[in-house]
Amino acid sequence: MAEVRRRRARGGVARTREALLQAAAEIFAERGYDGASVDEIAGTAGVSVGSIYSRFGSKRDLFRELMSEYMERDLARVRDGFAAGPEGGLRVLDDLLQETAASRRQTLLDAETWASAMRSPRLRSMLAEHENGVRSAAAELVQQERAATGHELGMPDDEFAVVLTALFHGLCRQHRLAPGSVPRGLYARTVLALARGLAEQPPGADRPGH
Amino acid sequence: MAEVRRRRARGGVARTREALLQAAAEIFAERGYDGASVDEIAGTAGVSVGSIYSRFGSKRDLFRELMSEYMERDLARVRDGFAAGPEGGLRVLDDLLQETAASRRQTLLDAETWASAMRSPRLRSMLAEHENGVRSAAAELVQQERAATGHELGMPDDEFAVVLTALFHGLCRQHRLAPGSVPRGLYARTVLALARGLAEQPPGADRPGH
DNA sequence: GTCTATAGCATGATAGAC
DNA sequence: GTCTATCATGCTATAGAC
Repeated sequence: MAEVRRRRARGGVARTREALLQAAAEIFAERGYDGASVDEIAGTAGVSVGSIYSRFGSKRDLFRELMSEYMERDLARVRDGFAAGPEGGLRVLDDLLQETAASRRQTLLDAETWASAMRSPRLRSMLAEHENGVRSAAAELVQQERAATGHELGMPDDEFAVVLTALFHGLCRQHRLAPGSVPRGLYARTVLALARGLAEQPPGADRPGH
Repeated sequence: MAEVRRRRARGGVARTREALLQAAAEIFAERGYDGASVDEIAGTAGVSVGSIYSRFGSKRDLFRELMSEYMERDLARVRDGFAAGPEGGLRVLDDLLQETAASRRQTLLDAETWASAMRSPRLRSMLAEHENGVRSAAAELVQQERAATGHELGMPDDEFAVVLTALFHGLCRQHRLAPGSVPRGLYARTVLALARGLAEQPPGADRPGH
């Protein structure tokens, strides 16, 4: 190996960095962090192994940089989506779910990020902060919606946001395992039904009458 | 290494197998499949590397066997829980969530299983069959509940079952990342509210009236 | 069936030319 | 900054004694 040069980006000054990050995304996703070799990453990017060490310092630092950029893009997208208001935000989330769940690379990187975060304090705090940002955006949206309609939710905003993100990740996982089992729109339908069910009943009561 | 002998099970005839499986669960969880070495697994079990190959054939076969036993136990537990009826089943699921989410080893193995399944057709079909069994049990429970109360759900049973398992796995992930964000009972509360919200509204209509 | 010892190979990282 | 060549290490798997 080390002679692969599959997709060398010509003429770029700092194009090496871009090519390495893209190759890293592909190889880390497909093989996992430990299964991925710097040799294959460099080969896929069309550069030499040495580039990784001169640009990023180490394999782990390359992975961290990849995760960092990925989280930044993800959070920006969620925020932009939510800026469209409650209705728009929900549709954007459903689209994001379909797109994320449909992408093998994205879902595998998601899982790898979580697993790596569980084993490294630094990655863990990075991921925790990112998910905190996503939940904050969701909670803020819920709060706006409640102020606009006057409906109480019957659940704290942050708990509702936790459920939103948990359902998102869970459906991604499920969709990857058995694509047919998660039809488009299921996420939005579920969230709307959940909001109705929460509004209908005060938190303390347990199924009276029915 | 290879001289560790931390927890050699004395006197057992086929106790080697048990010790190896337990050690494998610990090491595979903590380091991931590729990060785990047969040497450390054998050392933790208190046996030699050769034992792994005489008992299981290869590292991958050891992992498969571990996953197989784990899935079997998991499915049995879910079925037993659901046998207690709808109310009991929901509480059992909430307990199972708290226990699973609280176990670092269990959640890491869950993630490792999913990731490995994404990369190996054989493991993938094993996991898909397992989750299919869990969803079937859940769908059957929903069907019984509907027959008993006469309430329509407003969503196909299998889709509802998908949401149930997705929420379960998503909350596990979330709980591991930020334990305080998933209080006990959140799962049960969410599922009950979701069922209410689904029952209230026919599938086709979108937020009429109020 | 379980041990010790080792083969055979792939890996992450570095050195030094350019 | 990027290359090629190489080092040192760690790995899975096997051989052969018991």
